[in-house]
Amino acid sequence: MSELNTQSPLSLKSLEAFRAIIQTGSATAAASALGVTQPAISRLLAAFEEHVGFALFYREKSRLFPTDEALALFKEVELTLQGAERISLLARNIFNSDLGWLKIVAPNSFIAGPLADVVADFLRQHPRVNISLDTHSPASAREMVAHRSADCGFIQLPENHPGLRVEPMLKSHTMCALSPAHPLATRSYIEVQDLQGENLILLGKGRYSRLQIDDIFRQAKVPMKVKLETHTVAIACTFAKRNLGVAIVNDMLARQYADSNLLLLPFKPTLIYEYGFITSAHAPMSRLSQAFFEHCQRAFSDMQAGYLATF
Amino acid sequence: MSELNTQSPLSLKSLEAFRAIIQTGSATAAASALGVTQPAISRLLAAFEEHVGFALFYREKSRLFPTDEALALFKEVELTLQGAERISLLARNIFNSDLGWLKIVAPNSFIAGPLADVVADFLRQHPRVNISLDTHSPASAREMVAHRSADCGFIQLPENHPGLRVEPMLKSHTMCALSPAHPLATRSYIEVQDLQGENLILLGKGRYSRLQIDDIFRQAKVPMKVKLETHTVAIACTFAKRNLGVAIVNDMLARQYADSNLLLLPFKPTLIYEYGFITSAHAPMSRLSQAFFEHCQRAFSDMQAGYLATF
DNA sequence: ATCAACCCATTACATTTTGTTATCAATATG
DNA sequence: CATATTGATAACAAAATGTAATGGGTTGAT
Repeated sequence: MSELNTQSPLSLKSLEAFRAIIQTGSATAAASALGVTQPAISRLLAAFEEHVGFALFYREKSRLFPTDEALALFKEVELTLQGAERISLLARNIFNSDLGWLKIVAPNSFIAGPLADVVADFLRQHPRVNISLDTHSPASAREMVAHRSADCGFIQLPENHPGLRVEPMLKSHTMCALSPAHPLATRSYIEVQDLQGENLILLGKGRYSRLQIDDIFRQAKVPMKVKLETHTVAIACTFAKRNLGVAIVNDMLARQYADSNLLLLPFKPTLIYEYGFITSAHAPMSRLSQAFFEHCQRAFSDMQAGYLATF
Repeated sequence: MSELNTQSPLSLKSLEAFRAIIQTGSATAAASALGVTQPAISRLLAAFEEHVGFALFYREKSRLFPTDEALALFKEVELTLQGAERISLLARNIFNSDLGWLKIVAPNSFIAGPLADVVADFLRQHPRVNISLDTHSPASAREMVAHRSADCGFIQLPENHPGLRVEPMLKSHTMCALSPAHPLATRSYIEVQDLQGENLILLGKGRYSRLQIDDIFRQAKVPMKVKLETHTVAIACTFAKRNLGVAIVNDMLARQYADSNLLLLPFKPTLIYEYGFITSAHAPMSRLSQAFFEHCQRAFSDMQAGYLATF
């Protein structure tokens, strides 16, 4: 009698042949179902029978009839083949970046502002992707992305952390936000000198963009009268709206607050805010991060084009 | 970038290599774990990467680091490989006949009598085998086994149904069962002539064995005085025990009822009951039926040896 | 800096698996 | 009886899978 032979290796093709024979009822039909010739099926079946160590079909009247043992194995074989098919399916989903988890860190006002629609679009295009979107201090955002606690993030440039890969993503002008009731509201733009003696609403104390503003005033020899200092664009705009002073803000972030009670006028000299897309330099971007990155590039370059056209 | 390629086939070896690399952390270690050389692993990995269409590891400092995608696939790959291992395991169990369902049909008195211990032993030796054990009329038992509604059965010989494979299994003498209070109870055996005028308890009207008994009386020109006719040995013995008459029974089946109130004495002339093991002639025996058949052969030949020694 | 010890990729080649076509024997069909 | 169908097998082509040998890169100890 045949011997139990754990040596002869199992192959997916044998399993596929076996399944096809059971399902179609004959080796010939199985062959055409799998798109191969009948002798190939015969041999794959023989190989599988050798692996399991006993006959799976009895040959009678030159037909194949499954034995009880074959039927007992069939269920298990089907499960395994379905597993293999799931691998391919999952791979395809991963390839299409339409499956997975994406952890993004970005400044709060960035999330509330320009990123909101971009992320919403991305989620609509990739329905089975989940996103976690959090705000952290720039310092911890940097670290999280660098050692991959987060997949990617947005951060104000310049950025030169050695563990980060930085892609410039978005530029925005600096604007003055003020109430229509403010004396300067009639201007078409506002220069530093105009702000002499005016109440100022500033944010981001200690950040690079704030230092640049301080510098501009210093160079223009205009003393700053900082009435209110805060950390979010929303709050700065809220007070500007109440005519408490002139807020100097990032255009992109402030746009959503502009309405009949809040004007945004260009600030001169030109001062550019720039945001970058960051990922860990220690590993290549995951396919999903890559897809999100490309989506952002498209979305922001469209946004940018519309934005610059208004100038 | 790489393209999604559904063509390149998936192989278990690639999956094994992939799993081993993830588990061991390096291609070299995976190679020794799988007992192949490192280049083989490198190529199997490359093949799997080609199948899924994207990189599964990033190569840095001449090491392999799994990407997020690889980790996402890993779970699914493991499940599939475990499925494949379950196939081999199940095959081994089937090979050892220690897994499965066995449907047996046999006469009621046969189940209660000689078969009981044999089946119990078989179940003890194959703990994961399940047995269904039923009684049917000889006619329907034949049919059930022939077209495989039952896997195997026991039937009184001779048997020549064309759809059955018959293996003689067990022989038994014919005995007279009678009360110790019966006048014939002092004999060491009983001849047909002794039974002239005696009340008889007979069974199996119309069956082959009954025809033989009728024939013996006819040839000996002894008229039969059938007091009671029934269909089970148990009932025949019950009445013999109450001294209602002499029962003519199959020794093997009646033994269990013999006690201080029931004697079993050989009947002369010698009349042999024979039982056979039947399976369908349309299909080979399943491995489990085969195992059970061989078990029965051993068990009954042992039983037979002990039995004949008492004569 | 140099050297040995690794790691992985690649090449060149052997072996095994998997495919093909061309048969054949057995069986069903008209 | 001729014919078609089924599965097994042989002979051979192609592909997958294995090997040894080698090279480039990193690491760590000297």
